Amino acid sequence: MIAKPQSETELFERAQSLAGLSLGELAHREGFAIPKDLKREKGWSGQLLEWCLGASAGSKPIQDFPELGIELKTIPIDASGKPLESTYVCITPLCNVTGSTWHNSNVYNKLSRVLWIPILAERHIPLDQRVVANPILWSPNPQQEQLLRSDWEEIMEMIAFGQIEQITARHGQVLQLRPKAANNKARTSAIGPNGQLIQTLPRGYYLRTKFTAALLQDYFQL
DNA sequence: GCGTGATCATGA
DNA sequence: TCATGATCACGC
Repeated sequence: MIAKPQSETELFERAQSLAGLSLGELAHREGFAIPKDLKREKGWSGQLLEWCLGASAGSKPIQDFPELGIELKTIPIDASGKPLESTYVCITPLCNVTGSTWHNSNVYNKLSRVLWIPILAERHIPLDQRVVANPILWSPNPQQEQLLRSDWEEIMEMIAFGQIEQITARHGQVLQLRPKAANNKARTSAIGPNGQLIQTLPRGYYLRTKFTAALLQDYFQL
């Protein structure tokens, strides 16, 4: 068991010490079995880095380092530093949303401070040869927060007004809502068009690739 | 089923 | 080519 970092600085320095190492090296060092690919273990890289950095939250709906107020996100990038995938943030409540505000939302909480760990992860690179890049400690700037907030408020308003079935991944400039479930037969309670409860596919918030690409670029350094 | 970690895979 | 909708594994 790796000890929890006691400060933001300690966490960041620990993350910096991993830069340049391959996932194979890290997995071997920490005793993680290396799958042949991620088809059946999509969260493997994220869980390996959580372990290496001493994250503690498990599957609770809070930040990975609650004492530090920091969320950890690994993000797959290509050789030019561009993200290869959108970034999952958290699930969304679909009923009992009265009283929800941006500032008490889980999206706000998780994105208020994020330690990004980019991983050079082009699909042609074997999993064990993918390399950890320099970490980035980020908080949204005012423009980014406004974009996130307006997308979140638009989506939450639709949910509150019983419009969940009208929301697609095309809504939102930077934050989108997409299915988040074991499969498309999964069901959870939501507000229906006439205010009644209906059963629908669970959804989660994701950051668009264009948004994370821009934020990584802001921190790009030689 | 919920919530975590995400990436896969196919249609546009 | 790329984003949307679908999916995989795990703990509880």
